[in-house]
Amino acid sequence: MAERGRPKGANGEESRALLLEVAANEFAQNGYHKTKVSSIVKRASLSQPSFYLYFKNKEAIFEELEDLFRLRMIEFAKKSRLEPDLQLSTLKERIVYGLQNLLEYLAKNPDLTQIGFYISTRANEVKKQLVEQIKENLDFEVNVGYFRKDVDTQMVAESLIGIIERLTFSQLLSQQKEPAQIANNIVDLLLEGILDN
Amino acid sequence: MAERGRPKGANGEESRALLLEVAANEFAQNGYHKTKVSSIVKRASLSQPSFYLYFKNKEAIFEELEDLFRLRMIEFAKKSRLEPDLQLSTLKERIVYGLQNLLEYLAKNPDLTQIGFYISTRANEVKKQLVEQIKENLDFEVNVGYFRKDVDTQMVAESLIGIIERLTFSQLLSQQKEPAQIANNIVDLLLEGILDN
Amino acid sequence: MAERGRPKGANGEESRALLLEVAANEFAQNGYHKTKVSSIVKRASLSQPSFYLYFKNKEAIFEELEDLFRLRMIEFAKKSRLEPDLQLSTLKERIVYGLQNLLEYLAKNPDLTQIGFYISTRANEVKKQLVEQIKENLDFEVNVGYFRKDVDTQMVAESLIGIIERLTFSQLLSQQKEPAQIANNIVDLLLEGILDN
Amino acid sequence: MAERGRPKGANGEESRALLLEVAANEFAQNGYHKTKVSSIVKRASLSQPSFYLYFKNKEAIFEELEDLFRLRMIEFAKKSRLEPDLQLSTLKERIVYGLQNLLEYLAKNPDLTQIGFYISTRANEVKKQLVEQIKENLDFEVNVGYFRKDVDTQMVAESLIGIIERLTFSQLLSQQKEPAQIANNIVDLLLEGILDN
DNA sequence: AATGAATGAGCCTTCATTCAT
DNA sequence: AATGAATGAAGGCTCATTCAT
Repeated sequence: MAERGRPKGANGEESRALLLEVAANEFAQNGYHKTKVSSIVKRASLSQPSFYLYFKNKEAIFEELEDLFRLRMIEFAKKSRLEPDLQLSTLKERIVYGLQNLLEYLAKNPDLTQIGFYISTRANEVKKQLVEQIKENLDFEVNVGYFRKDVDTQMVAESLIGIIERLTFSQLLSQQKEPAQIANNIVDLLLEGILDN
Repeated sequence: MAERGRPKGANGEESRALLLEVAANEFAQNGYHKTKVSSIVKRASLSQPSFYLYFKNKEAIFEELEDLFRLRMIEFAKKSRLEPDLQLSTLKERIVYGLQNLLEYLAKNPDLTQIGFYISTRANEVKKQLVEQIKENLDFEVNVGYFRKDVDTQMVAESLIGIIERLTFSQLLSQQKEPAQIANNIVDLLLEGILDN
Repeated sequence: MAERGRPKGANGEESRALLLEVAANEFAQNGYHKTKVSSIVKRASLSQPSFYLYFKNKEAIFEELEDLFRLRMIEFAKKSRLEPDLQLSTLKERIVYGLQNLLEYLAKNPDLTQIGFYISTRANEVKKQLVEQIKENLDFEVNVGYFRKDVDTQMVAESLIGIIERLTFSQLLSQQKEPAQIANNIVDLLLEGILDN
Repeated sequence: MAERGRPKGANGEESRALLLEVAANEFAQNGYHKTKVSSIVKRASLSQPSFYLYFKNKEAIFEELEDLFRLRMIEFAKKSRLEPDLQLSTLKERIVYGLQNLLEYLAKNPDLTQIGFYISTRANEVKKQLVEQIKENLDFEVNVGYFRKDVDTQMVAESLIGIIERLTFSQLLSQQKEPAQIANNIVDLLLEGILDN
């Protein structure tokens, strides 16, 4: 006998994954409080008790999504540190590359991004960790001589995160601009400023 | 935050103002959903029905706070447009001045700021309006010759708001830095960038 | 000094009468529970405490209206008893006359009628009293020889009240027919029936 | 009225039916506004949320009861139309039969009757629909020759409903008289009137 | 692996009524 | 005669979570 007739989702992992996916979308769209367990399971064609088979409670599934996002973000931040032996002529290009990668991930995972950046109460933890990592990178990079010695790397790191956060919302998730364009814009601005000289 | 022992039945306007003040603090601290009307009135030494004497419902008082903040922000943005006849040597100084004013308001009204920037579901409306106003300013200012002709004013405006939003949270409200310092940092960064040239 | 400048309603009786009138209309339109003291006083341009200057509570003003109506109804019922020395040829005319009078009162006092007939929980008391009075009348009239000896006067009285109640609502208050017509119709029906003989 | 010790979690349909039954009784006894959801569920040995498992809200369960009654009433009215080939000698008997059926239903369902006739704000809709149906019947029956050509069928229909409504309350539900007697009384009165001729 | 049925806990809101002036 | 301000009391409804199968 093959597996036909098996109730859909009889594979627990599938049900779990489905719940995660649906929940991410609901949280992203409606926020934590307005998202009801009952709506999640309805969209996943499951019953409410099933939800508790896979997650301890509503908070737990939300945290799982938060963590998923946070871990990825840290990875990206780490990978974006500039190698010490770059030719100055490719510096901008290299920075753009790292940033673009990040933005492409965000664009491909809009629900997770919404949650991790805007909805999670602990969104600030994520951002704080990102800032720290980027500050470390910058300290290193300043030392290597890529940037001015007198920049306040903490403030620059904070600013970069602020910019990413804002543009992700207004340009990326709303599909106004492509990751590449946005990355270029950001890098241009932060490298050169807007003064006419 | 300010529950003096007011005589009951004294003055409607005072009760209303008190509720607004307490509510702002509660919303800022706990968010919209976790804030209970019952806690607000308790802290204001009033009964629950009294709340509904002054506000249609929980949503209404929250919106009033949102609006208060939004209107102020727009004012600041409008006032920050640079006059066309500035001496270039005072340009930075003048920009810092406007920004510092705004930051000082935010620092003095932390609850409202939390609400308007981070808690309100319509925080993005505020930011969008701010961006629009600043973009207009920038377009004007570029035209006058203060900044490079090739800057994407929309992106710069968005970036500025992102930076303000981020630094307000991480430096200003947490009292790590003074408005003046933050304003200087931001302006330095955006005017000159971080490249060493 | 004449009375100009005196606050309107400074005459207590006027305020009281106004409240009664407005209340009657509100009760008639919305029923007892949906009628709020606050709406009554608002329409009377008075404050809520003023209401309690004139009436013990919401129930009391309602009962006053109920009583007003009930007393009038009983009067009409009493006056409708037929004199013992009528000429048979004027019998119908005389009955119509009494009924028409009653209906004219109802038509002129639609709010009170609504309350007393349909809204009051004690509407049945009124009807019961009316039935009793009419039964007495009928017993007397049967005895005098105006009607068949074998009629169940209780049932006829009940029926008459039922008919009046129904036609008052569907024909009289909705202004479909005049009191005179309705009275004639009722009397025709009850005197002769609908059989073709 | 029927709180057997049902096993919890047994059967949704039973719970629903029980709620409907209990609610009917509560509404009949105390009216719509004084009936509390909390009392209904208490009598049904259920919790308050369970109520909302089966009914959208308090209004919905009331409307369901109203509809139940209205539909039945219309059925009875339709079934009471007289066949066109009756022998005149059995006419009265046949009319009584239809009316008695209706009254028996009312007597067996006193709660529903209270609600549909006296408590529902839309009681008048029911009565209006009944009147319409009966008027249709009468028009047809007059045409067949059962009744006088000059009767105002609208008024007779209204009167009949008024009588039924009144006697249902004062004689039937209070168990003063049997359906059969009441039906006979009504028919006698409407067919022949009370004049002595 | 899954669910029909049920509930504990809690919050918002409304209204009649009163206090103090 | 009148009212601005305030409240006690109560009821409807929602939601996350669990029991029993």
